[in-house]
Amino acid sequence: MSRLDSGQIRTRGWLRLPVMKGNSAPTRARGERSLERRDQLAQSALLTLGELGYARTSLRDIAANSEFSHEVVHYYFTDKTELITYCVRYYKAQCVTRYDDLVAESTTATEILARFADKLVETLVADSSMHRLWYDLRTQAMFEDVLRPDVLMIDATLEDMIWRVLTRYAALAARPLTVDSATAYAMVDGVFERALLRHLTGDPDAAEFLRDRALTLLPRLLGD
Amino acid sequence: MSRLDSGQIRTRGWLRLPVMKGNSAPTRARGERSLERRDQLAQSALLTLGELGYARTSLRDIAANSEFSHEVVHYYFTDKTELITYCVRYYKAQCVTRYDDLVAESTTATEILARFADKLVETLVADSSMHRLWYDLRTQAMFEDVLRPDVLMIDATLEDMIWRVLTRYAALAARPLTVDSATAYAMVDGVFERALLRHLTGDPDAAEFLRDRALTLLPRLLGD
DNA sequence: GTCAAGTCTTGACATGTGTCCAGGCGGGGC
DNA sequence: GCCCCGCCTGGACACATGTCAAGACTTGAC
Repeated sequence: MSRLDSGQIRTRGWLRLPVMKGNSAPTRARGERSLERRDQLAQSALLTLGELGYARTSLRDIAANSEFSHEVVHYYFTDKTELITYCVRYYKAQCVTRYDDLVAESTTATEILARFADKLVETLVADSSMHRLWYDLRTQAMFEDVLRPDVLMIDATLEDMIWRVLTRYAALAARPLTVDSATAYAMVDGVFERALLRHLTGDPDAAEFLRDRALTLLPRLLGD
Repeated sequence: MSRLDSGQIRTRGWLRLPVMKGNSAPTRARGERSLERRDQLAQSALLTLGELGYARTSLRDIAANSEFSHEVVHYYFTDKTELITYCVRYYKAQCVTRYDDLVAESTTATEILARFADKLVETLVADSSMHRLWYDLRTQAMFEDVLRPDVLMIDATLEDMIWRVLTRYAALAARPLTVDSATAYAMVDGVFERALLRHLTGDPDAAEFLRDRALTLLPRLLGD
């Protein structure tokens, strides 16, 4: 919308043409300079996507929030969908290890439970734009076939991520888990999604709501 | 710049103007013919929205799937957003009583549980387009303020709908509920959303997955 | 029949979007 | 020196979309 471009620095990066040959690699990574640029573009694209949402974000919006012109995006990505899927994968790499530290470091059941709840609340507030983008993409995958493979893969990865927390929690509590991985993830994710919606509407209690629900939900997943 | 700089009263004589008077009704329903047309347009608009998704659906798409030209939509709705919100409300009225019959008719805990699971599976398959549209709208409400009031209202109504099922189930089982309404809805909804995604990707096990999860989840929400 | 209000259609305009094209800058090999 | 080539820019085209304008058809009251 507005042209709030900060400093229009000129930098470089183009990498398109050599598609006719080879082909198994959609865009040939010429130098590692190019890969770096792709990540750089993906980074700022994710910020824009998190603000505007998947459908309302144009390539010009993405370029405007970066330091490049709108055609650089076409230099590094053959297509808009290729950019999106690249961004999605880039996003996954960032968020998927979010709870690994607390899984590795916690030594009691109550500790891992508390730290998990804390981390949930922290990321709810700090990364709310990224989270709503994820829910946006996952929902769009219900309509667009191209998004499905990546979304399903990420969803499975997130399920594993939650499952690692839960199995560690159960082990520390010396009690068995009574739900399977898919159901547990669906429940935790449902609670998180609802808390996110409330948080984004300005509800100041959303964070504490999420913490309370996490603290009461997890013990309920354990057996006798 | 454009020609609608200032002032420029719109001199349309139709459903539009009467804002100066009364006001609480945004568009004056001239005859009941008008209301009927609005519902008719909302009906076909919902079908199109369910196919294409909220963002990819244009007014021309909606009109093309109806028997009218694309400008009729502007005759009956001042705005695209007014059409959308009207459709959302129209949608709510259709789906919100989905489980009322089985709540009223079931006489045992196992019966209401089984019938609820059956109904979940049935609507998952039969109304999958409407469900993904709902999730789409709810996610878009995280980005667009205009959608929030309606989405939050519908979400609360759906929460009540689930809560009626659960309280009746608990009463028939003569056991107490151990979760609050918001958490129960978030969990059930999370499971349903995940099953919907799987169903839409062509997973033939999605329906049975949903049934199993419902049958094991609900008893878990009851106390001793 | 006449007329006016309601209803609907055809056509157009301004804007935004994805994509393509022609060219400019700068460095490295000859 | 020079030329080639990877990087990047600005402008342009083709199309879609929301909105607007003006006219045509319908209907009912007089």
